[in-house]
Amino acid sequence: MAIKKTLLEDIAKELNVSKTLVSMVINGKGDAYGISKKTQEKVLSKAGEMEYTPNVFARALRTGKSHLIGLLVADISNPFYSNIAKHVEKELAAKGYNLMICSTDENVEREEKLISLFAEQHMIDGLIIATTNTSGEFFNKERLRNFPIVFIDRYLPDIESNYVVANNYQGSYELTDLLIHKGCKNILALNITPSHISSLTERIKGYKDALTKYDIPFKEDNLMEISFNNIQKDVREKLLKRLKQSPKIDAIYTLNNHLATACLHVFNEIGFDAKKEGVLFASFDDINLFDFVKPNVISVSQPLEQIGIEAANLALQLIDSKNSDSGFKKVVLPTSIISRN
Amino acid sequence: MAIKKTLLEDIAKELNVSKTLVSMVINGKGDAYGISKKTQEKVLSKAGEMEYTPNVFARALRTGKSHLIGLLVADISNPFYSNIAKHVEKELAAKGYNLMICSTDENVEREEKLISLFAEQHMIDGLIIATTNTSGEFFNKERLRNFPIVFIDRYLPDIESNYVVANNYQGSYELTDLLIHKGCKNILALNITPSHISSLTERIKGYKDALTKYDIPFKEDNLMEISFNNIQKDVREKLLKRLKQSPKIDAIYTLNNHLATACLHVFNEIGFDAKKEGVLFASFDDINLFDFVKPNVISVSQPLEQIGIEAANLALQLIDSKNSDSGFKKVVLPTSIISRN
DNA sequence: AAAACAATCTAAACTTGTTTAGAATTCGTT
DNA sequence: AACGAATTCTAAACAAGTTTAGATTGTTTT
Repeated sequence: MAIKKTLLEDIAKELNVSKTLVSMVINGKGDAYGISKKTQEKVLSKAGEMEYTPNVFARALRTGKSHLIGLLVADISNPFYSNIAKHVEKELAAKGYNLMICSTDENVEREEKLISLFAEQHMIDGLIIATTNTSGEFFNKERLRNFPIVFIDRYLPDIESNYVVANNYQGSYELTDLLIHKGCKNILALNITPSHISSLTERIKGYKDALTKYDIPFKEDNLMEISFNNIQKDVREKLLKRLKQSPKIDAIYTLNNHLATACLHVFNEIGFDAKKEGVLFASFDDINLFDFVKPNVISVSQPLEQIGIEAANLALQLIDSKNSDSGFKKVVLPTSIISRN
Repeated sequence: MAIKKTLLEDIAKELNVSKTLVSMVINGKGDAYGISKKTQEKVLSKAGEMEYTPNVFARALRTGKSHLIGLLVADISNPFYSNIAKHVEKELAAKGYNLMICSTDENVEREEKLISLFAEQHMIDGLIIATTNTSGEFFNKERLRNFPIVFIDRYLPDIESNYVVANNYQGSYELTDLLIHKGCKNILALNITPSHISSLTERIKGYKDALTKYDIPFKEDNLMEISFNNIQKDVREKLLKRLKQSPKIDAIYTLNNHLATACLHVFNEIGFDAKKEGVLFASFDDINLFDFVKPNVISVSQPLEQIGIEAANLALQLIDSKNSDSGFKKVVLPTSIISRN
């Protein structure tokens, strides 16, 4: 049988004081409530001796604060998210908060269910989320309006919100610009469809604007829409077909890391040697192993650590300032190009 | 101001019944407690109408169950762990449990602190952990003895425990065997130090035993210990030196994926072309991008999905069987060799 | 010596749900 | 009509903390 946990009352009885007093001292409010130094010491030492640790549920029930922050991402196994998660957690730990990470599996229903559980129940004090949702409708619900939410990676254009994102437009613009400078005139961009996600639409905009800058007309043919549910197969089919068509493409630019790995698989499978064919390969999102993969990858690297840190702090800030509603905070961080050659 | 949450009492008042009744119905115990069908319907429809969702803390406080499982790993950004995490979560979600993922940053103190918070406080109902600890002492504490804990990836040899791990010995043995079959006689193994971790010691054992099988004497020189705190730099220094020494090595075998990427970096940096030099490159742990990296990687792939699923179910099983202590469950899963060529 | 005041502490209320023990009502049976 | 049994429901206790309002005790002031 498990040993009985030490309770506030147990300490109180041992010392012949009230549990009120013990609670106050343990929460560091001894001075504020005028508990004598001597008593405070007694309580603290006895608490240590008895290995007291407060019941988080009782505390959360009474105070309405759990000191838990939720992080909701589409897929925790995606290194983009898992790296952000790591840094969010580190930052929060330093501030006495714990992180609860959940994957939604790109499933809107599951996302909404988790938000209901976490946020509406106040299981967490704040939420950091890379949403899979198409619209802000769900987040506009009465119950969520005043809940501290920080969007990362993607935001919903139809609602006002706090967010921390990379400058997707700028990154994509610069990458396209670089490709053009390297002589590319026929850059095939691969996008996910449906692509209502802000980060992707902005990357496309950056791509198009860079083309325009150099008077290169945008061709519908050069924006390949890949079905989200079937990335691997769809890339394989469409890319194979496109590679045979003329005019020949001189660069392939995938709009996220999933598409990049899917392309690499296809290259591998059909023995496509990008270098020999004179095709540059580029991708938004960097993965450290890109350093060693066979076709050189020119990539846009997002500041994962900074995104994590900023998101964590913004969430804490929102929690603290609950009432003093001083408008929405929008953080847009610069990306950097990694041009391997 | 946030809208007031609907409470059990609110529903009870609306319907002129007791909150006891409402609670019973909402928990699906209406029949068991003999609440009439008609009343049950009324309650459920009113609860839906008022968007009632129970307060998780009040419930957990009373019942002692949080329906939360904790997952503690050294580094969530390591694809090995993040992939397991994904599958654990998926499996648990199907059973009505939520997962709380935390990284310990390979820090024993932080690990112990988190376990205290999560397990001793009963913040979670069960724990799945890839421990960083060196000994089982901490887990032998009175308070933890009866807590449902499932070790993954690594277990502590000095205590009895439930665990789900890959067959590290077998995987390493087979990989070494394969290298020998491919003609290697001088296989340099790179290990992490300090390496008290069960998975690593077993991999070394597999490596040595395979050598023995073919009467290849094990040379201390061929087991390179890399400092955990400084992997990149240490690999660089030691590998550079070793590559110059004779007898020349004909294979490099890294004992985990961190070491593999560190080696790849060094190869890249110094322009070491493994193929040309006639050196095979192998690693325990597979990363999907290994398919495209320049020196072919022969790897041991662990069944991540299976580890996740088994660990989740074992944890749930332990929670359910609390008292019927039917000994410790040990699950060892087979690995597979991925021989790229 | 009584009143005023500060210093130190405590009883009880409160958070929201679950569970126990038992109440009220209806029903069937002799 | 009275009794026991079944059906349906409720009051109160309980989980373990935090917070409010107020009680003691001792000290200073007039």
